[in-house]
Amino acid sequence: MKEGQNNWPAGIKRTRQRESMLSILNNSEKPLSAADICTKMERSGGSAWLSTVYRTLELFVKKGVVIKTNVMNHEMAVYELNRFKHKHYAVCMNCRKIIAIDNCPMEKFIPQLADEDFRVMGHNLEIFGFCKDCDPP
Amino acid sequence: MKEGQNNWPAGIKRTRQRESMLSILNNSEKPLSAADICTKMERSGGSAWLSTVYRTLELFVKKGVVIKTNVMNHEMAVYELNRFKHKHYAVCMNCRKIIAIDNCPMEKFIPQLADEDFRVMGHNLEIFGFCKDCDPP
DNA sequence: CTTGCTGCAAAACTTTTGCAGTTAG
DNA sequence: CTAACTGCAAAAGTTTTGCAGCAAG
Repeated sequence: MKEGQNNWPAGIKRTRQRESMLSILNNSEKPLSAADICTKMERSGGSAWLSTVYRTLELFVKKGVVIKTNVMNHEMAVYELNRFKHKHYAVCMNCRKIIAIDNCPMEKFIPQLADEDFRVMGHNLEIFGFCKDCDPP
Repeated sequence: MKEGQNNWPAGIKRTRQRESMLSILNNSEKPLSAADICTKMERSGGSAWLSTVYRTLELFVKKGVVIKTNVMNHEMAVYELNRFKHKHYAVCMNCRKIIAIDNCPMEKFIPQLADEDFRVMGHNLEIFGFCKDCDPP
């Protein structure tokens, strides 16, 4: 899919920087920090200032285009495209590798919670432990 | 339970500040930030410096006495006593109220993941949405 | 045109680090 | 006594804010 041409999200002004940001997020398998995005933008020619990236990410989040998360003990927030399909991550406590988990154990649980005076808009699940390469013997 | 008298965790030197911190964490229903803890300490007489609180929390986490988490879109890390029973939280996107969830939908799921080259040490689930008071009409 | 975005600088926050003096065991 | 902890100051790192100029619709 060629971002930057079609499928532009509604209510968001289209600029060079924003096209670049969405394209980077779209091509990434894992969530990226604002700084990551900035670096990748520089590499692909059209750069942007960190403050712009933060401001734009905030806008994307507000519009529901992007999801903001905090990965375990990592001090920076990370952002990923809202693909409207479930993705959760297992994080290695040693090397910080991020492993995507495809099926989500929450599907059955959510409706149950919805009965109880809380309107569920989303959820965020994080599993931490050790990956194959870091598992101590 | 009277913290600060018995049940002191092993391998941790006992000081006035640390007793106060553990007592505050023990009496709190919800996770607290380092700053929260500092404020509560001042109110209860014996104060401590923020840096000390951070250093001590780090120690507690390393010893498994305390769990560190990041709550959705809240920029500060929060800490809670490791009570060895599952607690997850629903966070109101509007008023940031934190609601505890008692049963955990992950119990059945974890063993399945453990087969796949990842040693699970823990997990962290967060549900976000709107609480009863903030649910728009 | 006119509104809103961007670059840039600088502030605001949270968290970490270094060091000297104090305290617990 | 000795190692470890605390207060304090200051640095480090991430995120936010203000403002003037620029770009998109």
